[in-house]
Amino acid sequence: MSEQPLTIEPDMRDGSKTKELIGRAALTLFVEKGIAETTIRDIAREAGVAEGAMYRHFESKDALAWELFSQNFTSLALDLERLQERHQTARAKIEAMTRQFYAFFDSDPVMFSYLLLAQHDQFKKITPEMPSPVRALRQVIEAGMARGEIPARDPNLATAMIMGLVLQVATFKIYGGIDQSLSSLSGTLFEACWRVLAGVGSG
Amino acid sequence: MSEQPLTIEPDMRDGSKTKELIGRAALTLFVEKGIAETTIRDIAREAGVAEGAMYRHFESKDALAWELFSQNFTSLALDLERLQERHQTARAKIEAMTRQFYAFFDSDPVMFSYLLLAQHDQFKKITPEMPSPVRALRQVIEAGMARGEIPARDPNLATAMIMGLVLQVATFKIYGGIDQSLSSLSGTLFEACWRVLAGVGSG
Amino acid sequence: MSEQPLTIEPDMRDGSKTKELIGRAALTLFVEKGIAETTIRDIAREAGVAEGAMYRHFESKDALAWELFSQNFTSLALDLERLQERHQTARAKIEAMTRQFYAFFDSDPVMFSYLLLAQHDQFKKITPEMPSPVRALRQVIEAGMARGEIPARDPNLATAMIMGLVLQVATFKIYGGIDQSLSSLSGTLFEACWRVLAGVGSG
Amino acid sequence: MSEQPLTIEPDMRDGSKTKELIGRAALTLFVEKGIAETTIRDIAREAGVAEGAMYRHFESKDALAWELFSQNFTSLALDLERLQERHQTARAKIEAMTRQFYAFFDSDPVMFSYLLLAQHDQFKKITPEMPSPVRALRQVIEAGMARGEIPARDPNLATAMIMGLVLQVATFKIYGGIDQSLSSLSGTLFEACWRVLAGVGSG
DNA sequence: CATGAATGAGACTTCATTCAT
DNA sequence: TATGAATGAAGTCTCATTCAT
Repeated sequence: MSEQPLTIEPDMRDGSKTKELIGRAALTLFVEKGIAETTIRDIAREAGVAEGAMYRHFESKDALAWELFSQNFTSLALDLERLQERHQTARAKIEAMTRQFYAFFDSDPVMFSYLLLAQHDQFKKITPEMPSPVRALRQVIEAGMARGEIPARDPNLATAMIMGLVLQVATFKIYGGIDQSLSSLSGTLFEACWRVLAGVGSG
Repeated sequence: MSEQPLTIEPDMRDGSKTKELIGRAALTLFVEKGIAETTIRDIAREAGVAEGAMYRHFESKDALAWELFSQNFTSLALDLERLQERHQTARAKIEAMTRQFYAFFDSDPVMFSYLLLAQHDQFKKITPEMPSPVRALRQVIEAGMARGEIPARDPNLATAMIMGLVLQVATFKIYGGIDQSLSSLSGTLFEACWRVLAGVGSG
Repeated sequence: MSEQPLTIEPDMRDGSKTKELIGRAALTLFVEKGIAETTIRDIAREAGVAEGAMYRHFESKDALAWELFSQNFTSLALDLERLQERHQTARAKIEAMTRQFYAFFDSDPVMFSYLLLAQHDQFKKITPEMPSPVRALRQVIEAGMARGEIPARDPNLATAMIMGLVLQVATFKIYGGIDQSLSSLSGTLFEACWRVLAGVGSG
Repeated sequence: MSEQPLTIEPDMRDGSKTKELIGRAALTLFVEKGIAETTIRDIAREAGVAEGAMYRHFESKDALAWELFSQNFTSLALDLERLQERHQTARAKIEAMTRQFYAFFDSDPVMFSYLLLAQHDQFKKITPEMPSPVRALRQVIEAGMARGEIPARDPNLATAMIMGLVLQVATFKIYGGIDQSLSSLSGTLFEACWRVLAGVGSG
């Protein structure tokens, strides 16, 4: 927070502010009603701008949805990748990643929901070149198996299970089944993850 | 198809072949492209019927999507409920449910995908009165905690973790990350679930 | 004219009739106001159908404009080509073509106007493979020069001049400067054309 | 540029360089893509100015298109009128006008194309009071008929034919069918014109 | 019951024009 | 004067739904 302008002009001829306004309005509505069910008019009204305003900042509604998704998806992935590099053991890496994941959720639940719920429209646009939280996790798990820290098994299966543990709790949080902040559950979740990874046989 | 008649085909108790055709066509396209992105014309073409034919069997596109969802969601929930009644311990109940869940997936992956991916449009229409797989699982877990078979903790959190383990593996299967049938992984998954449930402290 | 239906149903579930209705309405308005200035709503109102009706018969407004242009442009060219084959001398060919040209005008002045006035949108879409009235005329002129019937000169220039004579009179007719039917002027025009072609030197 | 200052540049008697830039940019794009297909943004980009700049110099896009058309249309008409006054016989007048016409074309083909191709948008705005090249020519022809220099016939028809000869060659030049400069063809064209006018009977 | 042309509301998008800076 | 973000009317097109056949 910096000093606030005394009056907020509705038409400030600025641009970047408007883009942010539109992006946040869209995000909120996309999560609330779904992308297809949200109209440009909805977004404009929510953002408090004219219907055509969006098109100065985004190519199209699809481009808006994709920019919202890809930028945050990528940035979360990069955060996780950078984070795990700062730790030695798989255990420490995964613990840190879990904590970071939930910190991200708590800091912007709406954005997290969007990443979580965005389905067809966005997931199929992900290219293999893009950084991905899933890949980050799998690499940590694979390295842990290589080092003997984690019993060897199908790394995809292990990754799926860990992702499931962590994400579904977030999903429950979104749908109202959980009251505490996810950050406060981070330790519990990590323990569960580690128990799944550590005690294994076949897979 | 296994020995158990999982309700996987669009319901056709009225004996209409056309209704079945339309339901299956819609299901396929909904999963492939999303509900909003699938048009009545798409469905008609896929089903090999005229554009107006759907309205003889379903009230509307929304009703079609909802019938597809609710009937199978409910029927899966009832299957799981009935199944757990046939077992005594929480451990046996959960093991059976996991097996059933994955058998359902293997017998009709498209329908399972639909239930899994249907988001805004369908999930918010679920009423508390409707049978639900999640509730079935939570009741089993709660009972297990009451009996001292499972260490006590927040049942919602425990339910979320178990659901996550099971569902995310199915999701990976859908998106191509896993080759084996889920039924063949059922044992492994159950072990992981039980490890998560059994070894606990706080929560 | 055949027997007329006693009542004209506005919604006759027929199709080809509607397509014709829309095409003629569009043609009229395109000539009257220009393509860009004519809206889909204008066309629908003029044709007496709903706004969306056009899209069952034409891909888009552009496709409608192009179909109207190309089909008639091509068919005029083919008429002229077939016609000239039935005559021996360049003189007879050109006389017949002029007469045919003006007969076409008189039989459907609106369509002729459309072909004449359609500019940017349509002319640049003409491919070299398409039959063309201009090319038909040029070939006749070139053959006439080859046979020594017409003094040799730049065939493009000669073609341009003949086209100009014939077309500009049609243009004047459209804009109201000429009262008689063009068919009745066909002989006069042919004489002028022949005078231009015959008495020459350099070019 | 020849010795005669044909008014070919967008008028800038107010001395504004920006106005000239905008006018020329608009002219180029109007000819290239058509008026309706050219946006203010296109013009601004081509002229290297801001989107709103046009409105300092022209009332609207329509006013810009009209100013471009009417000023040059009028000025061409006045040039032709003044020119014919300097000659005695119809023959000499028409020869001079033809030469002038093509000199105008060669000095600014883009502007000429604009005058030639501008259709609906501009032609219907021409008022009878405005000087017009067509009227100038018709008056010369009518006078020539009155003096017995040209055989009597429908002056409109004669005017149409002469206009056609001259204009269609210019059109071919624009569309790439003719290589030489039009000025170099002026003599040939005049001969053709005169042959059409002189050798006549009915009409 | 089936067909598929027609309907028409409403979505996305464009773009001429305005106006605070 | 110049700038260019913002406006909002209007245009093209889509598509769920209806209904004559």
